[in-house]
This record gives sequence, C-alpha cells and structure tokens, in this order.
Amino acid sequence: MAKRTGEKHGVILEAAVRSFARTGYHRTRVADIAREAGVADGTVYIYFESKEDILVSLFQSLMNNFVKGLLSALAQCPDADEKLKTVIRYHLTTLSARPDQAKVTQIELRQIDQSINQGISKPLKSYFQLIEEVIEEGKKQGLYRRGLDTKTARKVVFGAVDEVVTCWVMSSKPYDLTALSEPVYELLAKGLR
Amino acid sequence: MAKRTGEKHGVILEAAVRSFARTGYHRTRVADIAREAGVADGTVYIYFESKEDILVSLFQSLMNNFVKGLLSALAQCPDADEKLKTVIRYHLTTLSARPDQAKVTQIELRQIDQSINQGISKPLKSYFQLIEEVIEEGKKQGLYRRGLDTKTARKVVFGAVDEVVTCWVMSSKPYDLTALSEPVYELLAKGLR
Amino acid sequence: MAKRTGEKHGVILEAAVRSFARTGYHRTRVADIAREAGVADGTVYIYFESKEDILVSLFQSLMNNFVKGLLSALAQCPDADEKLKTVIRYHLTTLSARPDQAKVTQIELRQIDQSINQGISKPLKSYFQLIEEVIEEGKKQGLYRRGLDTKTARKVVFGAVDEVVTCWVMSSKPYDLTALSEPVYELLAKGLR
Amino acid sequence: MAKRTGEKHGVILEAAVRSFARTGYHRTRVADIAREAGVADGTVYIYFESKEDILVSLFQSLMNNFVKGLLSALAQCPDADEKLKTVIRYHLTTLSARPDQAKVTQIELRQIDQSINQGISKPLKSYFQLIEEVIEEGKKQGLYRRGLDTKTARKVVFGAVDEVVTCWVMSSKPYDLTALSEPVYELLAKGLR
DNA sequence: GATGAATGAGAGTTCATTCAT
DNA sequence: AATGAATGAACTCTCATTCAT
Repeated sequence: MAKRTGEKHGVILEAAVRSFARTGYHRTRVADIAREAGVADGTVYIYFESKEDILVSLFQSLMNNFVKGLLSALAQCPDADEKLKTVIRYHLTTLSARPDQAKVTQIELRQIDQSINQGISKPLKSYFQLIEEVIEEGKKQGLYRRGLDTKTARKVVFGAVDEVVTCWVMSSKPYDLTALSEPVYELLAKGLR
Repeated sequence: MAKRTGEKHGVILEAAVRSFARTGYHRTRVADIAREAGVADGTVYIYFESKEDILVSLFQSLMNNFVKGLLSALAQCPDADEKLKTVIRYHLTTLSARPDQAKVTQIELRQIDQSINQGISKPLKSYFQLIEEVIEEGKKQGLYRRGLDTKTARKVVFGAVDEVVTCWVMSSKPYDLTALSEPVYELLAKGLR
Repeated sequence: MAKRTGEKHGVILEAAVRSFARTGYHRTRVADIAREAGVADGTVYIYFESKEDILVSLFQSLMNNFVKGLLSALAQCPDADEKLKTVIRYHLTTLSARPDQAKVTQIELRQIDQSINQGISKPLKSYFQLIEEVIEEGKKQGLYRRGLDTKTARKVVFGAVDEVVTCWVMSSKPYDLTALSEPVYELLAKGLR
Repeated sequence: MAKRTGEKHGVILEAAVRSFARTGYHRTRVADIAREAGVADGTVYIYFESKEDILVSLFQSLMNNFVKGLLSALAQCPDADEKLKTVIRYHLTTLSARPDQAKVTQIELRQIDQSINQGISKPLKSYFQLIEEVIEEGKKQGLYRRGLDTKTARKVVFGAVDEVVTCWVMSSKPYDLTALSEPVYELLAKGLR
C-alpha cells in the first residue's frame, strides 16, 4: 500500500531530531532512531540511503519550512528595513520555539562532541571577554551608546567576524580576506554607536 | 594536558593541524598523525590523553597564541573604537595567514563530514540569498547606503544572528531568546545605513 | 518442490538462470530474480522454499532434461563403446549450446566469488603446467602418441584425479584413497599412448 | 618485536583450515577463526586484508607446498610415464593424508553450502549411474577389460569431461567445445580397454 | 494466488587505545 | 621515553524471508 508511503519518512525524521538532540549525531546509532520511530532497523534504509542522509534530509526539511515561513512573514513588510527586522525576529522566534531543532542545527550539525565542545569553550571565553572589555571601554569613553547590551553586542561582533572567516575558508575561489576588515568594521562599529 | 618537556608535544600538534586540515578530524586516524609526526602510535599517548585531547589542545594552543598576539596589538590603540577595528583586522589577518589552522577551527572543529557539509550548504543558500535580497532592496529604497557590499553585509547579519542562537542553545541557564530581536536588529540595521 | 501449475514456476527458474549467470549466485538477490521474472518478491516464495531451493530446483530441472535427452540419444547406439562416445559428445554439445546453464552448473554452483576465483586460478596453473610438461615429455620420449593434444590431455588427467578426490571427501564411508592410484594411472596412461 | 612476525600469519592460516573444514567458508565468521587461532578479531586484519584473502592465501599456501613436494618426488622418475604415475599417486596420497585441507580445496572452495550440495548430489547420481551402466555393459560386451573398477572408471570419465567443460566456461577466449568430443573420447575409451 | 513494505538477525571491518619490551 | 603489535568494542548496512492486505 503506497498511499501511506511517506508517513514513515516523517516519523523517522522526527525520531532523528529527538535522538540527535538527546545524544548527538555521532553517538546516535541508527538502531536508536529506528527504536525511537517504532520501526525496524532495516526500515530506516527503505526511506534513507544512510545515516548521513537522515541528517542532511533533516536539515533540508527544516530549512525548507524555515524559509517558507519566513517568506510569508516578509510578505507583510512595507520596506526593506522592516524586512530585516522581521528576518531577525523570525529567526530567533522560530528556533526559540523548537529547542530540539535548534540544538541539532546549532550544535550537532557543527560540533563534534560534548567534551570537545567544553574543551573549546574555555579558551574561546578569553577572546569573548576581551571583546566585551573593548565594548565596555567604548561605552565608558562615550564612543558607544550606554544602552548597548555588551553581551549581545559581543555575540554580534564575534558571530559576524567568524562567519566572514568561515565563508572564506569554505570558498572554492580564493580571495583577500584581510581586505574585508574595513567594511566589516564599518558595519559593526556603526551599530554600536 | 601532559608534559611540555619533549619537543614532541609540539611536533605532534603540528602534524595534527596538517592531518586534520587535509583529511578532516574524523577521517584522520591517530596512526596518521603519528606517521606525519614521525613517531610511533603509542608515543602520541604519552603526550596526549586521547585523539580528542589532541584536537582540544590544538585549539587551546591556537587560541592562546591568538589572544596573546591580539593583546599586544591592542596595546597600541588609543581608544575602544580603534581597538574594535584592530580586533577585526587582527582576526581576519591572522586566520588569513594560516589557512590550515583556519580550516581546522572553522570547519573540522564544527562540521561532521564533507558530504554532509555539501548537503547542508544548498538549503542554507536560499536563506542567504533571501537576506541578500532584503539588503539589495534596502539599498534601492535608499534605506541602506549604496557603498554597502551586499555579500559582506549578509555574512555579518547571518553570522550575528546565528551566534546569538548558538549561545542561547549552549547556555546552561534558560533565557528569552526572542527578546534579543530588538537589540540585535538595532545593532545590525544601524550598520547597514 | 512446489506446485507446477502456474507457469510462473518456470518463469522464475529461467529468470534465475539468467541472473545467476550474470551476477553469480551469492551476489544475486531474490529481489533481482523477482524483477527479472516480472513478479513480486513474495511471489518467489509461493513457488520456492528459499533462495537455495531455487538453485537446487534449477539444477534438478537441468539434470532431468539432460539425462532425458541423453537417454534418447543412447537409444540409437549399437554397443557400449558407441554409447561412451555418445555420452561424451552429448555432454559437451549440450552445455556448449547453453552457455548460461553451463556457467551456472560449472561455476556458480561451485565457486565462491569472482575475486576468490582469480586468487585460486594462478597457483593452480603451476600445477596444470607441470602436468602438461610431463605429457609433452612423454610425447618426446615416444611414450605418448604425437597426435595427443596436450591441453586436452591435461584437462582429462587433472579432472579425473580431482573427481576421484572429491568423491572420496564427500563419501560418508571412509575408504583408502591411495589405493586408487594404480587403477587411475592405468586408465589415464593407456589413453595417452 | 618483528622477529616473530609471520608466526601469527601461519597460526591464523591453520586455524582457518580447521574452521573452514568444520563449518564451511561462508558459515565461518572471522571471529571464529580468530578465536580458533587464539588472537583478537582485529589481529586477523593485520595479517590478512579480508576474509576472502584468508581463503585465497590458504589455497596459495597449500598449492605451493603441494607443487614443491611434487617436484621433488618427480626428480626421481626415469621417464614421463613414471612421472605421470607419480603425479597421480602424489596427488591422492597427499590429500588423503590431510583430510582437512582436502575438504577445503575440494568442497569449501567450490561448493556453496551443505544443503545445496545434497540437493545437487541426487540428480547427479542418475547421470553417474547411467555412465556406470555403460561401462558395465562394455565389460559384458568384452569391449572393456573385466578388471576395470566401474566406479573408479566412472569418476575418471565424468571428472575428465566435467573439467573440459569447466575450462571452456572459464576461458576468456571462445573456442569450439564440441570439437573436443573426439579427442576426449579417444583418451578415455583407450583407458577402459 | 499475488503483492511489496516491513522485518531484524547477522557479520565484516575499523581504529582508538594499551602494554610488554 | 619510545615503540608498534595486539586488542576488542562498536556499528552500519544488507537482504532473505514474512505476512497483512
């Protein structure tokens, strides 16, 4: 009976989100997903080519829904600035509402293991702190506005620079990364004022 | 953290950077690192507790150097805004000069596998494009300045929001993510004008 | 042995010959045979008890036809020697005419895998060559007739001895294999002269 | 310590002979061989590339010894006919003395499974019987000598023809199989007289 | 009789880690 | 300190077989 085909596809995908969020991608066995979905191990392979395929399908499905929802939210916006505000609000609201999915997309899809995660956090913190100190100093010096939330500003600054580097590393064509310093600074510094 | 006495500690770490950058963390075997370092498999375990420990030590070492260098660069700066500019320039310049290390910190430390990577890139691109369209539209509507590089702006916007979500997911104390929409928007929108 | 009513029994058997000859018994999936036969996977199990049963039924069917045809060919023969000649000619002619069936009975029914096959052929060749050298030498020494085809003679000699060993190994009652050396030699040596 | 390298190679090979002879190649797990050899599962893969490689190495090793021993036995022989007799006797004596090895080379290396074996034996028997009847008839008709052992003669005849077919099937270059009827008949018929 | 989606046991292979030398 | 042979736990994926429809 083919009419219900696809039902299990979704069931397995949902089971995978829960499993990955709970145990992490690498420590989740296909058998775990199967049990969570209430199907046999082999059934997973009727709907997905491999464990990897589950993760990728999962992400694609999440992104599809995300972009679809975002587009309809943007439809209401009168101008681009309103749209930008909507994009940010939608992004934060949506992931806020689905912590399991957020954990998969932000952590499992990127980080290797919890213990590695911890080992990385600590040395990273000193860099975070350094950035925060710069921002605080800027506030004291009257260069940046008082109302600024330092922690949030730090996340924005680090996230922005980090993404710029990531894109550069992943790019197939080489280009001058250093040359982006000025424009990135312009974008971020203005926001802080 | 093991002994620092022998120079082999450093030799292995350098071999690990090259190996991880070439093959990726998961596909790199401890034996590969050992061969690359010119030592026996077992020797690796005299200096590191585990394969994971190598990666973490590597990152800690890189970050230590990074922060140390950044601090001395900041020493010259007259005010906070100059410091911010320096942070950004230093970050981009440093990673730009060490592509191997950049690959490890940006990709291997986060991503799971090349094929997963590719499966993830495509659906992400549609979101990227959407953000870029908003920025372009803003430029046309005169809301954002003409001189803005759309791609860079998109990286800044996405990277900032993404980092905000990541911090929220990793946080041990729960807090309201949605409430950050407004301040994040303020920071980013200003930068675009 | 299942029902013979439906024509599907034969259809599946024919599909199996083709599949086995093409891919080999082990690498052929029951689903492959079903597709080749144009029936559903489950249908195969209405007519056959197992994958193994298909192979055995196949062989039985082939042997049945073979013996039936051989018997009618023998009916014409005036004496035993003529019959022997007929047996040999019939055997070679029949299999020559049905390469697919020949491949199944000679290879798939016996060999394990193509790569194993190759690994076995090489070391066997040195033995073959040794036998051929003996025969050639015999021809030069005038012990064996000049007209003898060395390759064919080698096949006859090796095939004969090999079959004698195989029967001994498969026999349920133990008997003295070495004692057969003399009679086997008598049979083969005479043929070479 | 490398001086003992190779020792385990042989230990595993010997364990494999016993295991294959007992359970058959396909039903023998690599873990079984490892246990039988008194080593860990992984150790097997230090010395052999795969399970298949064990079987092939085994056969190559057996054949090497076989041919080496045969060569020294042939060294004594005054002429080719004596050599032929020696080949046959050596072949039968050697395998007779090593039933485990004989079982591997004659059965496991060729047959698929015990139950398949049985399913094949029965229909084959009617062909065997037919050949034996022809030989018996020949003896009664005075065409073949009285002293002939019918069973042995049958094995020689069938083994010879079967080998001729097998070589034809495995040959990469096609040739006329039927044309071999006459020479094969000549070889076999003379032996029977 | 026919279907084909679902099952789930089963095993080869890898590789981080250990430890006798 | 250094070695590297040996370990053995871990896990994905296959596919013959079943059975509800």
